[in-house]
Amino acid sequence: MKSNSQHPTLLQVARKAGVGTTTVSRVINGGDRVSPETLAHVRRVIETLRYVPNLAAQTLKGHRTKTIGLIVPSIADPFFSSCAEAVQAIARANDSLLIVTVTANDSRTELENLNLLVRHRVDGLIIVPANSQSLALRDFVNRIAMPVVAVDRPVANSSITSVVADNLKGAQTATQHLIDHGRKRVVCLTGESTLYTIRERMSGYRKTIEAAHLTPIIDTSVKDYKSAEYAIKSLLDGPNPPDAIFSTKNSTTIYAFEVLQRFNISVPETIALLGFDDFELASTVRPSISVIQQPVEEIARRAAEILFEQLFDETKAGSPPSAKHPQQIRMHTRLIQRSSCGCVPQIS
Amino acid sequence: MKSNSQHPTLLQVARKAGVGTTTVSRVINGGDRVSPETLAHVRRVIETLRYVPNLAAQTLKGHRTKTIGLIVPSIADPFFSSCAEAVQAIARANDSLLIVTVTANDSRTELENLNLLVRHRVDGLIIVPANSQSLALRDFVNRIAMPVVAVDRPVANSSITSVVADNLKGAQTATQHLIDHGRKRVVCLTGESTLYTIRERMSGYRKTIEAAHLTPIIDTSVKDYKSAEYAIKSLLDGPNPPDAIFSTKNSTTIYAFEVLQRFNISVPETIALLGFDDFELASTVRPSISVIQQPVEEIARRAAEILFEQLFDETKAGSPPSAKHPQQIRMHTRLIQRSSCGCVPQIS
DNA sequence: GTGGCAAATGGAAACGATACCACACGCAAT
DNA sequence: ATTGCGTGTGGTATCGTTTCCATTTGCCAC
Repeated sequence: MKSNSQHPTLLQVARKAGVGTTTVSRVINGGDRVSPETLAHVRRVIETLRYVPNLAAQTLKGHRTKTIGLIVPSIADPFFSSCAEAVQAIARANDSLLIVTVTANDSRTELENLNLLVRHRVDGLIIVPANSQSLALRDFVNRIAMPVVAVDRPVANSSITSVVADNLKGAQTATQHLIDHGRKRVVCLTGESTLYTIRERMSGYRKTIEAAHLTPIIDTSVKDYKSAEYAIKSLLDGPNPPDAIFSTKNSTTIYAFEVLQRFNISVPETIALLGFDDFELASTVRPSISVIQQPVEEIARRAAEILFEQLFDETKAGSPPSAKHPQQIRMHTRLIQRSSCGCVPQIS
Repeated sequence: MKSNSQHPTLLQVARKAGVGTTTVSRVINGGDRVSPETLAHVRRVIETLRYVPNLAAQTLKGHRTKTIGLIVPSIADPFFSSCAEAVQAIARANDSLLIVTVTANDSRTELENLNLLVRHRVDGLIIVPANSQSLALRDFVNRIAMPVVAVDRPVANSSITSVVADNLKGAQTATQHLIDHGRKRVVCLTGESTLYTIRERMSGYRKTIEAAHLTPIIDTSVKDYKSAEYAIKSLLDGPNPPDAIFSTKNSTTIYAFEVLQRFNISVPETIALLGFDDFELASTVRPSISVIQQPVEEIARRAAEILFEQLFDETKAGSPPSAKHPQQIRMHTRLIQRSSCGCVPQIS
């Protein structure tokens, strides 16, 4: 009638085994400094009682929670779910569990999540900032007493390490590729203009276009199929219809693709299409869609590894706590040539 | 030099505020039985010190961890990432965080995860069993002292609630639909035959085919593009080439689609294609692919809701602990008619 | 004026683990 | 024989909260 938590405690194990609590503690922590017989015996009792150490109690004695937090805009988004999977793997390899929270790119929700995770005393944090420029976020991560690594987007004016794709160079490669294959009127389609990644990509596009002495044409209104239809129609009906589309993100690429298909515009003959960020069926649709691919798993894995390194040399203090890693790590993107960009595909 | 954890403690707050620890505790727990002035004052001190209660200590005093666990085969898989997103939302609505672990459908890994989560004393557990028949899993969940709900696949011979799609009926609907539209040689393609969901779908197919006095043709060898090519080639070269394909899962559907496309077989005229489980670009490819759609989010949401209900009336014990929910909840699937199954599509 | 009650508050014992310290051996070196 | 050390062991304070139980106060009714 007094079994409070269903779980036996270390003390109960000690009593049943006829040893002290210290000994049991030693056994569950590897069994150093315990005689082989005692070790075996205690282990048997633990087995019998189905004793499972209480992490809360261990944590309270000044140890890690063996938990890291991941804050993403969405889990359902393939990009972030791939991130989550990679981070989870690294966490597990470091004997930690992963708590995932989602922000929907909302700064308020983000702050809430941050607070919750601090309350849970996660050992470290990986975050995809809802807004790279947020002052509240910057302040929070600057004063927070745990390692934080940003992914996909940096946190402006903070000292935290970030791991991102080289969006600028990726967009430059994409745009240059289109130009090199004879396109003169390359338009940049997007549905966003506030997100860090998108801005970088737009900036890369613009730089390349201008370096080639062409005119940048940017349409930021493509948010769904309808708006894509309208945007492309307007462009086609204009004085100088485009001969290539550079799309800054996945969903935009797909909308553009659908519209071109619906309008019976031959791709890549009349209009070439090149998107940023790969997706599962890009190679299956006809024509297959060329894209700039980001090394998603690698980005996430790298971020997680850095986090655990920081965690590790925080433990054995003394060493310089930071300045070990560069502040921003840019990972190379890759141009995947398929049919839609107007050159012989290398791989199907 | 003695700041151990960077975080101020409740005691420090109490001292600074000139009150007892009890009062501070009351304040952070809602502020009942505290005078308005004291309340305001303590709150101010908490703010100043940036005090954040230590969940480990709270947990130790017999409270919930405010954490639930989710065990899935993979996070990157769209089906499970949608589940995760839905579960996360419900968890958050119940003031809890979500710990996600992945099994890769491996029973050993699953057991490990289970143990880890128990160690962390999660309040409850949602699991997509790697193997519905696993005895180790059944034993574990039967003796475990926390609410567990299974998703997508049940745990055989256990008393735990499960929420799954009605795979049997879904497959029957699909098969019947093909038959109703004049198909005589419907083949069932799959790359699995051990998974609960797949077996149910195969079983639904078989039942319907037999009820129509046709011959079931099942090929379980479709694991990638190559094997799909081989399987379909064999079928086409056989004595009675099929006029319809029912595919039991996403990836199989896509492989089959690619092969048919490569072979220049007209879909749905020559061969109709109907898959189980919807995917993002199913409506974008040409021809668009008809599928049986499962209410993913709803399944996950329902499971999470049930979990929290169990958690709730576990708190206010006394009431019958179980038998409140049926053991297995089957959610309706829906046939999404697009072009590939040979009838007028209802929605694009 | 005094007993009684409610509201506001604080002291201190838990919760379950860890780790500092102490202690009891057995054995080699002095 | 005494010292010294290493090994195996246990007692107990401690981590940061909550909560049981006191205690203090003001106020009303008798």
